[in-house]
Amino acid sequence: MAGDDALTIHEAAETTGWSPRMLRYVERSGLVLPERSASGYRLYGPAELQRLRTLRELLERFEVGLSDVSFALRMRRDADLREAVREWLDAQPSRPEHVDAADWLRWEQEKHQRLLNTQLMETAPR
Amino acid sequence: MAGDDALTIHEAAETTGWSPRMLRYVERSGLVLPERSASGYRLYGPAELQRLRTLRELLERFEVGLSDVSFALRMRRDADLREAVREWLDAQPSRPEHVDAADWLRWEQEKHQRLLNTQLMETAPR
DNA sequence: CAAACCTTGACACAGCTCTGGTAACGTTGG
DNA sequence: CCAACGTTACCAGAGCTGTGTCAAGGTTTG
Repeated sequence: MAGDDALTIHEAAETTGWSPRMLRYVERSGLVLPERSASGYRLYGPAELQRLRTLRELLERFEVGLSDVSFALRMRRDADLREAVREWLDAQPSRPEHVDAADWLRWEQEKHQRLLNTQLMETAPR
Repeated sequence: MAGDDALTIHEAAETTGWSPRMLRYVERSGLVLPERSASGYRLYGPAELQRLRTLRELLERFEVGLSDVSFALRMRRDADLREAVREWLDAQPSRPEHVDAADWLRWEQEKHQRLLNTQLMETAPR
């Protein structure tokens, strides 16, 4: 299959920055589902590779998790859910500016900071 | 404050089905932010109470978590994030029906089943 | 003022998320 | 045939989610 442009899981891992383990996890999350060969091997085509790369960028840029994107996908597919969530959010009662994002934003930022800290400690333990 | 229609956290808890602890947690999640009295007491008005009740219904009906709704709220407020997620999902390459929701849906259902099981065991341990 | 609230902060704990392994077993290619 | 690679299933472990409880200290109200 030297001429084919579908990569196996290890090859796809190298060119996308995911680990093989994570490619399987991403698949189970429903976000990138590669074709399968007759014998069950995952086959990543150009489209899947691109999606995997942009997915990485999305997660890193906004500090969101796979589960968040999975939920967005679920909302995309489930009209009832999408509508219910939209209605609840639309009913932002009275002062949406009361939120001010003060406390909440600070909390979010601290969470991300904690994340960054642990990541830095892992990559530069000294 | 007998004539006022704002409830304290324990009163709000009783009429909404949340625990006081969870009301604070819901607040920190950014989903329902009650006013505060001069001395810092949380004051739940009719609007907040209604939002808390409908939030419960939303979570139970669709088996979603507070974090999911929080993410939806974050997308609602952050246009960049919303757009990035939308673009990634829009790029559903080729076969969106390939997904079929077969494996993925089964996985989701098993997750919910596990949740239900543990909940049942807790409420009816025998 | 004292009982009964409220507030924040911390400890605890089960279950889920995200990752990395390892094991047991099938597939591919030289 | 056999080394290299793929597959699923399971163990592991750190960190986050969702809850409960408790402590130390302010507030409200009879």
